[in-house]
Amino acid sequence: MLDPKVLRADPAAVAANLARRGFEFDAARFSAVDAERKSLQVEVEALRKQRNDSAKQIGIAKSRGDDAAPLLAAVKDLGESLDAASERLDAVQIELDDWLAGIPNILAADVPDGADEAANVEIRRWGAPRQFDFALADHVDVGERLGGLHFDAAAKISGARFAVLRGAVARLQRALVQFMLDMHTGEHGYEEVYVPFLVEPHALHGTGQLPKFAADLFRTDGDRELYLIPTAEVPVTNLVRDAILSSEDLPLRFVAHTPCFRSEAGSYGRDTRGLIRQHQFEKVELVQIVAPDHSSDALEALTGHAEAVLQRLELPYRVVALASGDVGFSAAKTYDLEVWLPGQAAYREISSCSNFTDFQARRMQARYREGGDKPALVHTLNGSGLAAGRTLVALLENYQQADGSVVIPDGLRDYVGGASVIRPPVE
RNA sequence: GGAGAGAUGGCUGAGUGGUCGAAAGCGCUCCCCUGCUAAGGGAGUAUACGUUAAUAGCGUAUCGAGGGUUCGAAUCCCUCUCUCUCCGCCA
Repeated sequence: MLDPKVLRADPAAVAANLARRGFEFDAARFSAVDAERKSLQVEVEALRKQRNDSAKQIGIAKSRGDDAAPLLAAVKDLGESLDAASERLDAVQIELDDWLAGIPNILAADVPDGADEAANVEIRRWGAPRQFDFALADHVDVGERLGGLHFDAAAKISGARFAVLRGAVARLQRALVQFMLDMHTGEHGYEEVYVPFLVEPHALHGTGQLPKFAADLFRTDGDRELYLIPTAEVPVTNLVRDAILSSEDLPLRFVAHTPCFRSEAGSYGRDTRGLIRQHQFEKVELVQIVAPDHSSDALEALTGHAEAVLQRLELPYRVVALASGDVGFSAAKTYDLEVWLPGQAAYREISSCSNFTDFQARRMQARYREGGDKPALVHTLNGSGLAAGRTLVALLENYQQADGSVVIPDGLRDYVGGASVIRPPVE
């Protein structure tokens, strides 16, 4: 949610910024609706004051034993006009709120212009793609040869876009999760949290998935309106909902491992092979709650924390700054980490790190207080550190050997019982 | 799943229809006093929105949430949520 004060102060500037996303903000309509809201609010408050004053007079009269009848007669019709006015105010307020809830965040000044991901700007690369002297396989073939990846089994149980992992491959994914959690808690100063995987709509509204993106979510079918989390961002960021933190508590750094559930509506036909795009996947998520003037630096740091995982795993990757048309609804700025996948001969997204400035904080009413100052909104950030399923894909592809085995990178061996390689079962 | 109790400001806790945004205590801030990390005295101490140059005044709203009754609701009625206790069940 954008700051209504900013919208009022300079609607044209907001419109210009949002136009970079390809979002059309009707500044004139905003000014008109907001002006209507204002005049109705003034009217309602004046009527309420009149009513309050009268009620007070009646109370005083009655306590003195005076006749209150004339006073009562005087306010006879007040209720009706007040009801009518508040009804109109409520309607306008709801119209305004619904509209504001669907407006994306203001982009940071340094977000590159461009309509879509083709305009994303590469910031840096790390590592060099390995040269293979044999016919390389993609992660599906590598995983199936290892006996660790079963899409047919998953289809029998749950249909398309699910996977069953077995044996050493299942363990490898678990090892990746532990490894990432240990890095972030031990080296990067994050506190591990365990959170619900089912959340109520207000939590999704707080982080921006609702009301606009309901189609991307799985909703449970029960008396309670609950959704499967599409990312740990939702429950973890909402930890500070309705809170007034002390500035001494900031920054808060949380890391959580959760499964993520995405309906992938609208992505039929994309990445249908393999683990890249699933309805369910494991992810380690980094979340930071910071003071506003630190969020820009915090995004760089958080991105670095995610990069550190790829570096420790010795996986080549690049960092791209998302173009204005590709930045998500709630974010002001986003870096994607793209890992090299030999099977696709391409860099593919494995982490997305964003600064949401005060956009989510305003929706959640997450604030902090500096000394005796008035409470101010915090800034929120998050990033994958990393998506475990896609990291598994990257390992299988980058570390495959001619004989079908997969080498475990040094940094990960302690997490798989010291194993240095996963081999296919003997026929 | 069954039965009961409760939800008030940073905390404890009064308040069952009328100057209640809310007593008192604690905590916190400032000032005074005090020859020494004590005691005492005084003042202040919620949030949002509107108005405004103003984080000064003034107005409106908020006593778990939503609705209702009333000229007037923290107080009465209805619905919901959450917390606690006991029983049952379960990991």
